[in-house]
Amino acid sequence: MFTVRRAGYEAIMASDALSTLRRWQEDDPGLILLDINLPGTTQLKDGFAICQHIRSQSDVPIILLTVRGEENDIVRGLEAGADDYILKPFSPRQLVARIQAVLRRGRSGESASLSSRLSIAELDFNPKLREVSLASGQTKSLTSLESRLLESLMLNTGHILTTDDLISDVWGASGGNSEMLRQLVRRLRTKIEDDPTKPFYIQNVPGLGYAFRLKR
Amino acid sequence: MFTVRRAGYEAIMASDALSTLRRWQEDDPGLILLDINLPGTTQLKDGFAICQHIRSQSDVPIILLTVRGEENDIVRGLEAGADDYILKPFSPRQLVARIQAVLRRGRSGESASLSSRLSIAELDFNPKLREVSLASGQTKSLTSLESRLLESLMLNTGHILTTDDLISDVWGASGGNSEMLRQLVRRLRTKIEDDPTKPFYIQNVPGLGYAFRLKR
DNA sequence: ACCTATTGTCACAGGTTTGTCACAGGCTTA
DNA sequence: TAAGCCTGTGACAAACCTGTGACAATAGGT
Repeated sequence: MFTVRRAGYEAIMASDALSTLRRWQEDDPGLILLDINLPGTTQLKDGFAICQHIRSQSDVPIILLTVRGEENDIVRGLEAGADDYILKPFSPRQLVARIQAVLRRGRSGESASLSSRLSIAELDFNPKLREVSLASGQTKSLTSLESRLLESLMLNTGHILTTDDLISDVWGASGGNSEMLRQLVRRLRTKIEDDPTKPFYIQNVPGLGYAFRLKR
Repeated sequence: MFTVRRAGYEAIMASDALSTLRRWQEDDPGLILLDINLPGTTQLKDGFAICQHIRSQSDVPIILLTVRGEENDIVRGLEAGADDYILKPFSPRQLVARIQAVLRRGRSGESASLSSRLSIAELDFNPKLREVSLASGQTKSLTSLESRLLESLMLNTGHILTTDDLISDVWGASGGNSEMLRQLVRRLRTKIEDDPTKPFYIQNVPGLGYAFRLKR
């Protein structure tokens, strides 16, 4: 709260589900920081439901706050229409940076549709520009296949995608085979992994496929 | 009750069968802790009947509380549609952990259908990830055949599966033989049994087959 | 047409998983 | 007691999966 104000933004705060919705309708904020674990919420009105509800009626940017390690939360949150999320605990600087990023993007007129940006842990991936920013700070540009693969994986962070799933995601129903996928994984790894020899993000699940993993 | 509240959940309580059903319909809770030995229940409305009734109308997660040693209860409970159960007496930490696990699973969007997760006593098996968490806390990953075997066994906890049943469950109609099954059982045991020399979970039934047993 | 980046294909190495064989001990039955 | 069956066990081989390097084919821009 202090952090946000200090960065020059106006901030209002709601502490439970109902008042969140009320203040949203009354004040029409330019951006919403939404804590998944809002107190006083029944199952019917948890953070995701609120997110979805707001999104169904407005394009206001939503940033989710979630506790570290709840990988499923993130996937659900993005599916529910959130624009970005931040893992708690977070540094004030990170929070402000994300807010600015989301606002900048919103202003630039890019549609806030799915896959406009995926920011998972240290990896910041922009499918549209086909660019990833790594933890180290450097930015790599991906080829279109690499980009599609990474998008598939990140959209399903923490879930296993079978080889066939990935093949049809990347190459479509007709083309592609497991050999090509292996090569593609390899090439993507050399770009985004710290040490491609010991891949972290793109994890192989023997006999099944691959999964995108979060840093913890 | 205190434990649950302390963990940050909202809790309501019902002390007999009828009020349980009433409160369930009125409050639509996100999770139900159901004591099998509910007082004031006639035979027609025992814990299982309640469980079954609720399950028939809702996907709300249900955790059963049962007194230690009543193995039949557990099997019946799982058959009646419960998601998990906890043996009394239980530690507060365990209770909270189970609640969170069940909620997390439910939230993750995986259909609560068959084989989404099997949590029997100390063994927590996720067929999708092919992972088991042991009592000791460590997690082992299974091969695909091991996983299929364990799934078959756990889905029929307390019941005997003949050798032929298991073979066709694991290898399908065509392939597989008893020799391969013995090897597979052996390999699975070394992974999940405390002391593979004296197997507990996977019990041999001479002349018939194998059965998955619960801890007492 | 030419150059470069991207994508597809091949062959191989290492590890893991699965199948097979041989043997030992226990239990039942004649 | 001996024979026969069933189960558990160890060792080994075959099959499979994954990662890797090199190279050919293709596409896209100039």
